[in-house]
Amino acid sequence: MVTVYDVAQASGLSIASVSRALNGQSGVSKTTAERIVRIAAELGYQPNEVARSLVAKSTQTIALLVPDITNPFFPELVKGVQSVADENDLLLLLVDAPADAETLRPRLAALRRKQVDGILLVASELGGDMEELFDETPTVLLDRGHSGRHATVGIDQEAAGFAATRHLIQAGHTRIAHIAGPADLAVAQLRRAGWERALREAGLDADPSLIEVGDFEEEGGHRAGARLLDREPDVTAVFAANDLSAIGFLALCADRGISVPDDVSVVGIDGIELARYTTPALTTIAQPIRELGVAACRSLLAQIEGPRPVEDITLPTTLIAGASVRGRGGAS
Amino acid sequence: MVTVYDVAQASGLSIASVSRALNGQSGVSKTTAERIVRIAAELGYQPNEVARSLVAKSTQTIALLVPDITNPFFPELVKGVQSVADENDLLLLLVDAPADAETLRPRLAALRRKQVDGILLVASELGGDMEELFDETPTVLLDRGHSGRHATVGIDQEAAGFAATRHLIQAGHTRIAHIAGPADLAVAQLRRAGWERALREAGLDADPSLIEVGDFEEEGGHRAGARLLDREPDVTAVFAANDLSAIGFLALCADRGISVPDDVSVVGIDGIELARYTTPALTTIAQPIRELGVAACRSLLAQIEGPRPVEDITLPTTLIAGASVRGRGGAS
DNA sequence: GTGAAAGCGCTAACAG
DNA sequence: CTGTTAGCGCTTTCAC
Repeated sequence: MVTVYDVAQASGLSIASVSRALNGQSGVSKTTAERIVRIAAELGYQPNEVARSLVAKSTQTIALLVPDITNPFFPELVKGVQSVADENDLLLLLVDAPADAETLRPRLAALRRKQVDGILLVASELGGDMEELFDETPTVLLDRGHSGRHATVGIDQEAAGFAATRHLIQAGHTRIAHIAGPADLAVAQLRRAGWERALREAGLDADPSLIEVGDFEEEGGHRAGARLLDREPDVTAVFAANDLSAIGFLALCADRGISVPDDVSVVGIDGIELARYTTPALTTIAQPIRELGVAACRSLLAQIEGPRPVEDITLPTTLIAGASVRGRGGAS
Repeated sequence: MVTVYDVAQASGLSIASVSRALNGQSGVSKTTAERIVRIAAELGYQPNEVARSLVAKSTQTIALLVPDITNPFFPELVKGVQSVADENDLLLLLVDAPADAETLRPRLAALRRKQVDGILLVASELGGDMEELFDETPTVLLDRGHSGRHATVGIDQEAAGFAATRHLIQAGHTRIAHIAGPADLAVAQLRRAGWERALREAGLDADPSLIEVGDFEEEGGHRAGARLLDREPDVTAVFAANDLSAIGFLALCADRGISVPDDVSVVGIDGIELARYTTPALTTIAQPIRELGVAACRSLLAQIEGPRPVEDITLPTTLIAGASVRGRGGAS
């Protein structure tokens, strides 16, 4: 490995001058600086970032923890994060792991030891004692979670659930079922709460028997849908807690020869790219996914630069009208 | 930050003993070792991996470069890689960037400076001069690419294209179109070559006018499909270069009221999870995606441990019969 | 069994 | 403008 010493020797100068020249700092004559740079290039010198990090106390690396990179929502989020990481010459450490405390703890500890400059975390809960694990590291909670101690970026989950359900109500539906997300996830609870509120405000009954719990994935949506239709065959609309669940439900309908939207209308949440290519195209409450990633990364960078008051950023959602919702006599 | 010095001071021992005790090395009496460990825990000591890396000349970090994390194929691949990275306490640096030389060069240089222990690269071509950028770093080419100088993990792309087309032929189709991937990608060329060979061997004409070029994404599949059907309305089957393209094509068919598989049959390649939830479920030549990631990571680890002869691993594909192919009088 | 000291490759005072 | 010298936090000879 070529080091500053090699460059120094080859140029007959000291390592101090070499370092200065290579970092474009003042304190070297323009001519020698150029000579050093040239020689360094000839030697194929590449600075060792590890050594640099040790003295700079900054690794130019941030970490992103997601619960399931396989859910298309997260790759989009990654794109957003990457784009600003790239702009700032940061490298991105990706950790794909379930968001429970037991799994998270060792991962966060590893990142801390690794001296990452910041952490973007998609996780609902941080057991109290876990906070200390990355208390010294700037952190922003992305998409889920809330804590009061860390910055936060996301949408209003309850409002999203409300909007989805509201859309169905305005289309004239009155028996609106809900395929929920895992009961232990705050996001799932909030979206469900939005569903309940929308029904209540419309004077409809938020009958718990209209709920089946999925897993935020296709399979769960498919299964929950099956249980639901078996039990409540008269529902005319389904609000799925996320697009993947909705896609699973669409597949179920196709399996059973149930027409969407003629027999049953469907709305999801997320607005993943794929929702535009389902049959029929999925109507969904779209999150500004990349923007969330961008905002989160920017917020993190701000925190890294210097202490900032904890900020909570909430981005707006958009209703994307696909073809999975049909009016029933009523409005719309 | 708590360092070995703090622990040494608190325990009244030298940093050498502390280091030994903390790393479970011999050379410390069991009692003092235990005491040191206890004190370190009390102090909340966490070793600084950066410093450790500097002396160890190993960062316990590998990088994975993918061309588009948004293509569901890659998140699955990531899962595979992560699983073995996790087992070996390695951290994963994810770089999502187009695979062209200009974009890759600076990224590879950054990883080199960062002293990553190894690189998993999904990219077809490495301009000759680029090799040197990571010549010192163990590398395996994943999914695409071939080089002779680096280990390789993937499937037989040509055979996959052949198998997909063959399946259509055996179902009795004779006008089999192809929605190709970007012409500059080796994978795309190989899959297309497989299509040609299958047609030739069956005595059919591999008419170039049966080809439309997509982009390996839904949108490209949708558009290419539109151009194709406008020009060659009599095709009864389409082999899409990957599942995403196939999904785009399915959406197009739905748009135009063309029934799949009644009017046209469709086969893709990849076997992403989502292919099971399209309407109809997609018939596809499935890659063992996670296994590819696992194999690649293992191969990389072997290389990191010590120089290995360049190995090329080819994993088998499987035909997953969805409901997107229908026989036409002929066999099947 | 334990400690002193060197050094990983680099940056940053501090002197000339 | 240039060089010498300390470290950054850790591991690892080499003495004792």
